[in-house]
Amino acid sequence: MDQSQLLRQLLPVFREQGYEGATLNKLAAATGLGKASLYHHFPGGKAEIAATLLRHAVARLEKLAFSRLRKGGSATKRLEEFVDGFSAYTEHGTSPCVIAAFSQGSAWQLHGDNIAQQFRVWNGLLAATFEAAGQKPKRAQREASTLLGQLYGELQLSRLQGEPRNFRRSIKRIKKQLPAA
Amino acid sequence: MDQSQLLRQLLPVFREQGYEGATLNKLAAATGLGKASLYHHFPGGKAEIAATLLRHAVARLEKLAFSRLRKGGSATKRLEEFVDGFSAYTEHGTSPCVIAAFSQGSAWQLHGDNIAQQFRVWNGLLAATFEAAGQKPKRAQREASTLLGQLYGELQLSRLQGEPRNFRRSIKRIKKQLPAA
DNA sequence: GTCTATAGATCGATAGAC
DNA sequence: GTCTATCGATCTATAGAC
Repeated sequence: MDQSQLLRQLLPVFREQGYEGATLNKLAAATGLGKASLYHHFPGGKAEIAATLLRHAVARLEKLAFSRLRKGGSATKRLEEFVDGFSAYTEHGTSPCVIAAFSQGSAWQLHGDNIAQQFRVWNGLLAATFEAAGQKPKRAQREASTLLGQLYGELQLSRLQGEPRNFRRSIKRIKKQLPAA
Repeated sequence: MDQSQLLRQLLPVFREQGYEGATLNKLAAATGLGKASLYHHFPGGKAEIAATLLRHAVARLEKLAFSRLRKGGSATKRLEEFVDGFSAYTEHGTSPCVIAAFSQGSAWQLHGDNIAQQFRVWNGLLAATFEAAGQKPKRAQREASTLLGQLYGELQLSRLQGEPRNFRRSIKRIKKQLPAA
């Protein structure tokens, strides 16, 4: 069994159940393996699986969304691609963010500081892009965290309301409100 | 021990640990009682405690925030008071919403449908208020879910970034963007 | 109403055969 | 590399004394 395929099967369990809810029985069932076999691939057990998935999720969100802000093209174009990338990362609002799912319990105690630092870096990158789009530093800061908040808000709301269809519409609206090119 | 004081001590455990992370040991420790004593106050055990807290949280969010939309005054004024009420509900961004904390694992399986229905009702009430502020139905719907999304987004982001100071500023900004009176 | 003690199930993790 | 079997800890919940 290939490790990246294994991780793909393990991820949804943590995403939907949270860290404490993702028991080894559920994780093993999701992979089709026995519990003991998971320890061959992840000797550190559940904690190592979670840490690996968190690392991969950060890398994936970086690659699909935030890395676009560092590419060429106009700042507006980069911001649009960032928003589209975030939408892709969440499967267009149908799939919760496992990083956010780790904001509770022992996962947050273990990884909260790292996650917070990562988000501050990302927010800074986003603010720099708003500056490149012509906004003054203070306003760029505000718009950056507003945009990030909107994205996570729509993601959470689409789950709380049980209506993921709204997410795609919100993405369109959010892109329209970006600074003009 | 008074039940409402008991609930006040139990709530933060579920808010920060989630449903699965809130063990009876932690719940008992938060109240100063022994585990067995909790079963005197809540014969249904952990599930009953959680269901009671969820009911109370919905009632509290209704009272502090959404009920303001049904009061007198201009639609803009009502929307402003709604936003302030939501801010108060979250202790100005420092305290996660337990309803949202139940969007994982067995709590979501048990209460997800009820929560989703409640949010759709609330969203409808919010949209009606935007209509009263002069917006056409489709736009009012959009603005309603945008506003709710912004509030939950800023709440989540203030936790993910570890910077609850931003929340108060965001509330100010959100209020400024409401339809003019 | 609160406690100690404990039952019975499930947890994360390990041993060892194949 | 995957399995069965099992360990010790922890979980939710209950029994029964005070």
